[in-house]
Amino acid sequence: MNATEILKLHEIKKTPGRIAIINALVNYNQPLSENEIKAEMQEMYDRITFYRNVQALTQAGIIHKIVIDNTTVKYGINHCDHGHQHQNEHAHFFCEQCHSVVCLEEVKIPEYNLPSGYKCTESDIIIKGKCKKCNQ
Amino acid sequence: MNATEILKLHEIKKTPGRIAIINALVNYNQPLSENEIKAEMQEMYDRITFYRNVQALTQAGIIHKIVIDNTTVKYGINHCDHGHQHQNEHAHFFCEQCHSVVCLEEVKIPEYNLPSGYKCTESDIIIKGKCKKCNQ
DNA sequence: ATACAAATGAAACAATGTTGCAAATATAAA
DNA sequence: TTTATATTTGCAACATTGTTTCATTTGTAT
Repeated sequence: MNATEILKLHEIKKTPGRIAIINALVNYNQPLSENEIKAEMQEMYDRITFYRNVQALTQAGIIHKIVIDNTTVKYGINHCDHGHQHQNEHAHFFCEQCHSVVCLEEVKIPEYNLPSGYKCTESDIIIKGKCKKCNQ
Repeated sequence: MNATEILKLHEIKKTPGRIAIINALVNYNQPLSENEIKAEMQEMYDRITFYRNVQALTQAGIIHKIVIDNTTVKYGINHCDHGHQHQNEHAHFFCEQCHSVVCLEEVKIPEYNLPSGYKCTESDIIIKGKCKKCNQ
């Protein structure tokens, strides 16, 4: 499924900026940072538009934001893309050497045993270490 | 154990700024943001010094940084404070209503089953929802 | 082709965090 | 208690990340 089809499926407007973001994520096949996406977009990149498109794509359920720490954010494409908001909840891996991020689809977010009175609506797992490539 | 004793135990210099940060965290008995600590420190607060003291206290193993998302950071005091770097690994809870953070000492960080080739050095769990007080 | 809502891009702002450097201070030793 | 020295402080300046307002442009359904 290409960018145009993804945008149509999720009923948001097809614009060059959105297509470029989706294409970057699909082509690299892994979550990317703003700067990595910017590099792909070249002169078409505009910071304000980028942030707004990231919001729009996130709301539409096309991408998800991955916060590694307060200064590192990546964006990943959603694979379970039939329908909206279907966050297929998984852990994320961050390589401290090459700074790549991998969606660990097989590492699901568990139900935690919270102290009584606490209600969970969402949870995030960030696993940091050395990725496959960097371990070779 | 008071701030002076904590600083001496961890062998870093006793300064008014460090004492104030430790006292704020101990008195509130929960992780606080920069602004919450700033409010406690009043006119003694200086941004640059604050950031440097946070670094020093973190390195000394006295406090730990809790990144809720890219715009929300809290600092919590370490309870297992005999010795350095003894990060007692636990999950953190963030209340989306009152924005308080709770160290869930009883929710331990598990060993994850990573794909072969991946090595983990550290992992973070942030659980978001509604805390005990806000659920009443 | 056109109408209208939505998206864009510029300027300006806000929050968070860092670095270099001179002055001030904490602490150990005399 | 005084002194010596390494550490810490606070200022100025900067870097990065993200948001808001508003006029202009563009996407898309009719």
